[in-house]
Amino acid sequence: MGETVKRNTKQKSAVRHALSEAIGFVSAQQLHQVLINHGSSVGLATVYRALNELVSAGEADSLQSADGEFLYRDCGEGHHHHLICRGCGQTVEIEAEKVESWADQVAKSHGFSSPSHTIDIFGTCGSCQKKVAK
Amino acid sequence: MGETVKRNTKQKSAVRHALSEAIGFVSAQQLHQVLINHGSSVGLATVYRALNELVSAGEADSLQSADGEFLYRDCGEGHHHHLICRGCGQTVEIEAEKVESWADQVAKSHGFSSPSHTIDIFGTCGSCQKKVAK
DNA sequence: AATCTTATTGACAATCATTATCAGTAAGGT
DNA sequence: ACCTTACTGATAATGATTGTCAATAAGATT
Repeated sequence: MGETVKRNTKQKSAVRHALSEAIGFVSAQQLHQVLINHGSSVGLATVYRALNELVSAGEADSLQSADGEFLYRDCGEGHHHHLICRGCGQTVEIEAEKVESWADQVAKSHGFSSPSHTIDIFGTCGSCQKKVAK
Repeated sequence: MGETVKRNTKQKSAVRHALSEAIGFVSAQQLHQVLINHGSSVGLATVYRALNELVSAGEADSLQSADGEFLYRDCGEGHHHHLICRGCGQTVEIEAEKVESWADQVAKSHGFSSPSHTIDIFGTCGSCQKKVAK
């Protein structure tokens, strides 16, 4: 049925590239700013569209920040999770095979199909702990 | 320093009660509707305030739906996680002691303090699988 | 290289959940 | 009964995300 052929555009590559250069998670708005500052003139809506495409293509990760904003991250290889600093946003990639399979197990044992999950750990990193201590 | 004394009001109890009667997760907006329909005249802003208070007091759980909306749930006893149906929203409570300690371990081993986490499993429940199959 | 089809873009409007504002109300201590 | 001030409600403001639609440009075809 509705098989629409995807096209490669300058805008998509620009977003893809900007995302790959970003450190840690970035919001669509931030990414848009970066692109604008670098001379590009991509529209904000386009950045959103490109990011959602990347996510459904498995080329990017997305998660929601504590205040409900969607954040994106480049993600070439397999599925993984993150340890995120509440202070500075620094992120550490985490392997969680056991937890992965645990999640799938739980879903199946309750008769739920096509399981997916949200597993993120938040904390305060070393340098931010020092800052807080004035 | 700024120790503000909390007061018990009709509105807060109303929200607390409505939340305790709700099945599964509810949004602040839904809860507000329920209260209105039952004759109460609580303001929407007050529902938000009450819910956030309940969460920080540990009396309620909160999580974000896939589209970024905040959902709340009554939660008297300890910390736990949820298996949520993408179709009908039905939720199953999950014990996850091992995963809990795993998360804390990971955080500590990376020098992160006061760890918290987000662990939710999404899937399609039995009855919703039938519906999809037309 | 010229042409055609239609996916994609960009500018802006529209949504919609959540938060801020602020004058009026009511806990709860005295 | 009286004060202090936390709390409320109505509404405006915010801000991220999505919808709209005419104009543009991939990329296949000639």
